[in-house]
Amino acid sequence: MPKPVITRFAPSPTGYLHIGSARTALFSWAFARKMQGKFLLRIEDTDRERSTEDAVQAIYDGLTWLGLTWDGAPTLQFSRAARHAEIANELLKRGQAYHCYCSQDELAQMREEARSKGLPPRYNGMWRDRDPSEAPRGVAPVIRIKAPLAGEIVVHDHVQGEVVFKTENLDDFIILRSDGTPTYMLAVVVDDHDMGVTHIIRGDDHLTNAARQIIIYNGMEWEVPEMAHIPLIHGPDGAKLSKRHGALGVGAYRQLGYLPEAMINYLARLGWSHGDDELFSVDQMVDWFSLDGLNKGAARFDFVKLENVNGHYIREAKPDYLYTVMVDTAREVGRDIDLAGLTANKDTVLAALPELQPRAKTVLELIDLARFIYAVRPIALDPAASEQLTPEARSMLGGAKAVLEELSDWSVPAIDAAIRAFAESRNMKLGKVAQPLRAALIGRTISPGIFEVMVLIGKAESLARIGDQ
RNA sequence: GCGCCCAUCGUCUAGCGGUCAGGACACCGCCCUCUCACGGCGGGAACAGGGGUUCGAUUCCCCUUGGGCGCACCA
Repeated sequence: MPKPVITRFAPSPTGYLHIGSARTALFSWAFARKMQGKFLLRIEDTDRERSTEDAVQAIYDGLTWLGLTWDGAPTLQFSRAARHAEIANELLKRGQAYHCYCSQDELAQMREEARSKGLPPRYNGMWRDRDPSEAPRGVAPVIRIKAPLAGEIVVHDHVQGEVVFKTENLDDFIILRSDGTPTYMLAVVVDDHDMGVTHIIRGDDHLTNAARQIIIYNGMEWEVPEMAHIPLIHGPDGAKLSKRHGALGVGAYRQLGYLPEAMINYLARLGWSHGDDELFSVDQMVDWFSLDGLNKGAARFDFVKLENVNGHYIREAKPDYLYTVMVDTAREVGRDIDLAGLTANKDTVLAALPELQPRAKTVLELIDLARFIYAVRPIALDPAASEQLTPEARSMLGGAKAVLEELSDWSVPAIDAAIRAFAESRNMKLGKVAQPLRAALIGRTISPGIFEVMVLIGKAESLARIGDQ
């Protein structure tokens, strides 16, 4: 019986939940679910300066929104500092680590020296074999790991294959600071070990760290977990994904009107594949998931494709589900969205949704498309949009007004017929009429099949108000 | 600078020695149609370069080039 799989996601709460991190979490989560194992969450808050409560909350919120639920209570790394120090001392006892009394100046000098010789800026091991009695008085030492001087460290990676590091390129890095707090390198290893993590799935920016961490595992004679270092996401220009590109927090995508199921699908497809399958549910992905499907090369983030995928899920969605998302989004985004109008006209919006869905790529667009339903009448004609109207369209608006004023029967079919007759009298296609009518209604020039929608929702009277402008 | 990783259409990718190099997004036509979408059909578009290995390389190896990551008492 193979031991159950345990994966983890270990973000540091120093900002929002980065979209690249979310993807890493997704893969870790999917693997655990596929293997019917556990997916643990560890908040790496040992950097007290930069860690914030808000950032921790953003991580919880982001993962929850995406549906990446973790098992058990999250581990807060900082709370385990004593345990980390304990292991550092154990390493000391085992002769796998040692005290180093170098000052910052000495270290800077060391790096400078190495640089001038064209060597990598590494610690030279000056305290590695010195007798503790030589220690300067009053200097609080750090603890450094005793990295092997010869041989190589091999990282057996499920994505990158066998990655070999010569130990001469690895120096005696610090595992416990002079104030007794652990460094990242130590904390990660101790926590992963204590949490029983069997598979470490993380960004490949940690690949070289993996070699260093293996030194610690070896020092403690702990079993090294399986590893999979996945490539990072790049921006459209191939450079590292930055804020300028789309490195927004997960929450920002929600506010932009993307559906979580679309995000999951798109993110999954970025660096992982299952043949030619493009659109699939989360459950389907979990069922198909395997580390073999992970790519080695970095992928570029493409908003256009994300929009396409999102559009697909909007079209597929049930109206009542979409409506709640619209309200939630409107509430969160605030600003110029008429939340009151949206909620007061729930039934009407719900009825119009099937007509609107195929025309929207995001929930925000959906909200905008539904605006004419609850916009306050008479609607003021947007001067800018009015400017854009062709003289022909202006004249037609006037004509439409005349037609509607003569109307005595205000039933939907009657209005529809009147408009059709009007279009015919001008020898124009109905669509050509609909376009400027809608422009007048909501101040825009995009037409979402205004007649169908208006007939559908019975907002016949709104047509009559066109002339009021 | 040193070390490590990566490299198929513009983008995401399939491919795991022999394929007309496939799909998706985007783009361009045509169709559907009262507009805009949706949908359908069709089109252009790629193996970074150079050496090997092999009967045969997109596929395996090496070099070059180009990207990325790491080299802190940050994580």
